[in-house]
Amino acid sequence: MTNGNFKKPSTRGEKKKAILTAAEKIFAEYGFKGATTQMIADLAGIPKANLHYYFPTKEALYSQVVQTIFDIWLEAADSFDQKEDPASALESYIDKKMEISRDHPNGSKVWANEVTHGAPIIQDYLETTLKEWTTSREAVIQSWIDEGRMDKIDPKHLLYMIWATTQHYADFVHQVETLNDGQPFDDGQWQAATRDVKKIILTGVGLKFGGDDGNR
Amino acid sequence: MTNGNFKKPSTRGEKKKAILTAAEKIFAEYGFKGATTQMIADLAGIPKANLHYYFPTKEALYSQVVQTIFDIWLEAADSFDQKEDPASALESYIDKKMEISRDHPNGSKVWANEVTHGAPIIQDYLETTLKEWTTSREAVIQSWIDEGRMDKIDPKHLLYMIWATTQHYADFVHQVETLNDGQPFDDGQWQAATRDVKKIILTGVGLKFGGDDGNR
DNA sequence: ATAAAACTTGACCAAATGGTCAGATCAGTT
DNA sequence: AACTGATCTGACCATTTGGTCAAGTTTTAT
Repeated sequence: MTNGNFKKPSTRGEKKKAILTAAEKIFAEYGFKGATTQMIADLAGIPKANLHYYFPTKEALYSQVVQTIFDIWLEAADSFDQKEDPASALESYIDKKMEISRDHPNGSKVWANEVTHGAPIIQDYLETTLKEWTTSREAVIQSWIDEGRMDKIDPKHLLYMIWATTQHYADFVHQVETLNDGQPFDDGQWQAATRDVKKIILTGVGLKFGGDDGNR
Repeated sequence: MTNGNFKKPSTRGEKKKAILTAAEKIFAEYGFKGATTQMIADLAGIPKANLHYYFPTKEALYSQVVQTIFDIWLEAADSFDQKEDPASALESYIDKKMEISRDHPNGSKVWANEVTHGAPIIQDYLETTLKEWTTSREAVIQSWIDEGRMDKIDPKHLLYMIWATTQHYADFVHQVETLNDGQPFDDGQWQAATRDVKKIILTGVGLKFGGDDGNR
């Protein structure tokens, strides 16, 4: 069977994905410089030379990892737009971001690392995609404020607070777990965290907060 | 003049401090592995061999830097305790933490980096000093809640939100500046950020928020 | 079947980097 | 001036590491 023009999903594609997954974890744990291609190859279960067959340089691999994170981030951003009223929009955005912190902590860490080190790889994205998304969403929030639907604050600080707080549970998971007697959050604790974050932020900008979460 | 038993402040002490300042900046920008003792020495204006005369290993130097940050962090924690009522305590704590983000962004970044990489150096502090401080402050907040002085939330999530949000302005300064047309915050913007952060958090937990800031 | 293309890998290399060291220089003491 | 201990530094070394390469092996196309 020639498999026609289709890529055989079980070889090239899957192998690259396996390498990317390993890379995400190692980069998250050790940072760009701290990570070695040898560690990544070991975790992926292949020789280092083979890794370099698929990703010519460490930078190329890292770049791919960061790209993936950014896509997830943008996907979460969508959930902001699907609701009409301020409370629902913020709630579902926070829900989604907390979910990402739980399901993709490594990605979040890589992103944080990249940005704190001056975003050498993704500066373009910051200046274009991220900047545009942020500006337009600030406008939306501002219009809600102008319509008297929520309290007057600078929208950008609201967004930063949402980003910072939700990502804290991924980026600082080690600290959070240490303060939780070394245990990772269980379902109930994640639910409680999400609820409290939403409660404080929604109430904080003068929106009504229903109480329990509607997801999961 | 023999200078008696006093250390000559212009030599050893000051030199070490100069090295530490340089180290803080380099470690913040490049992470532990990414930083080289050569870079630090260059920034401090001394030969690498001289740096190793004062700090035998890179780890020892890094360890000192992290220690310094932690002291600053604890100092901020004090400002929480000097107020009686919830609103004042939280306000002055947030004020202080925003001040630190502005004045010691490098320190904050080093701390963030250390924690996201699993706190290999300061794990002890997390488990002892930080854990104790956090637990006791959670109790204080809980008592305020029990007395009906603020809304019912899990105190730990309030603390995490304060940490995450205030430190965001240091750790993610690059992103914040990029979204601010590449400009660093000016005095007014820092004031506005501080006000909005306090407004959202205080209001968010059911406390009264006066409005303008009382410091600076 | 056979040729071509894609993939795999052990061995290797050049550059970077943490740390050493012997000798030079400086400051304080007598 | 002579001595002593602290400080300074250029040259050097061992290790780590990103990346290469030639020699295979496997898969695909004809």
